[in-house]
Amino acid sequence: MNEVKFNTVKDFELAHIFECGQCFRWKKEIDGSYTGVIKQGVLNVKKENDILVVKGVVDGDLRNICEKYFDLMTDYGEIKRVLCEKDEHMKRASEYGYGIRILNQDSWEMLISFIISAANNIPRISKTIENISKAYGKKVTYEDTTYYLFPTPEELSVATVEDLRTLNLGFRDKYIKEATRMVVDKEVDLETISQMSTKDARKELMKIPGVGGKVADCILLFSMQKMDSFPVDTWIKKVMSELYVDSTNITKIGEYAYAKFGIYAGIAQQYLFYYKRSEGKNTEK
DNA sequence: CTGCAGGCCGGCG
DNA sequence: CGCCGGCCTGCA
Repeated sequence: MNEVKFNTVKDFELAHIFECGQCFRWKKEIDGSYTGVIKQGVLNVKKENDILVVKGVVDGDLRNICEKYFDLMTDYGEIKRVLCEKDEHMKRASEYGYGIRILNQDSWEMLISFIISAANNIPRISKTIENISKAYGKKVTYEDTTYYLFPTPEELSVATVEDLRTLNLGFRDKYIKEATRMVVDKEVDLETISQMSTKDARKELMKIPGVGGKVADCILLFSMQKMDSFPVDTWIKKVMSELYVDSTNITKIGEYAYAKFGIYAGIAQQYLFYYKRSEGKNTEK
């Protein structure tokens, strides 16, 4: 086990980072810290004032892994300033979701996770990702608890469509199977795609079954550092048609967002998503 | 018991 | 092309 500290970490709020919809494998502990499984292992993070404390078992250098994963080298204060100047809505949303950061997650895991997200709900998405990891991923022990890494493409490729169906993937099983095959057979190379322009990368990703515009945008934003991609899901559709565009056409909304928020459209999306979702949670209960 | 959840796909007009 | 029903499954 390892531990590292990052001093004077600004614009970093655990709850907002893990609950703004970008990740599925982080859980809050009773002491207020969060534990999650990432590509290289298991992490536990907590904030003590402005010090970020990370413990974990990982394959690689913990400090380097954290810097990249939590996007610690990016100045979110500056991004927020730019977005705040756009208008009052963005000002409010970014103040509400202060401390949100876009995690640099693994593109393969994001591909499968967001294929699963289609017409699904968050508890079930998390559960099926957990099922897949348990069935095909490597075991990691941290603090006497067993965790399972998300399987590699090769590890997952041994699963048949029938196997996948038993993991509660529903109709998405065949998409997962084919997507996995394409990656293993190198018909798609996620690393190469990540080097392309946002537009070209999006087009390439959409060649994978189960990947439409929204899923592609999530992969681009959450694992390929394409901060200008703007995933339009049902929540964003609601906010955008309420606040900005007189249309529910997904393509139009996306185009409008990029025109308005530019290279940080993706961050704007996270603020709006988190803002709108919490509003829903407050009024429903 | 319908309806629907962080969409995508395929068929039809 | 744009539109719309169907799709696994579980929960309100």
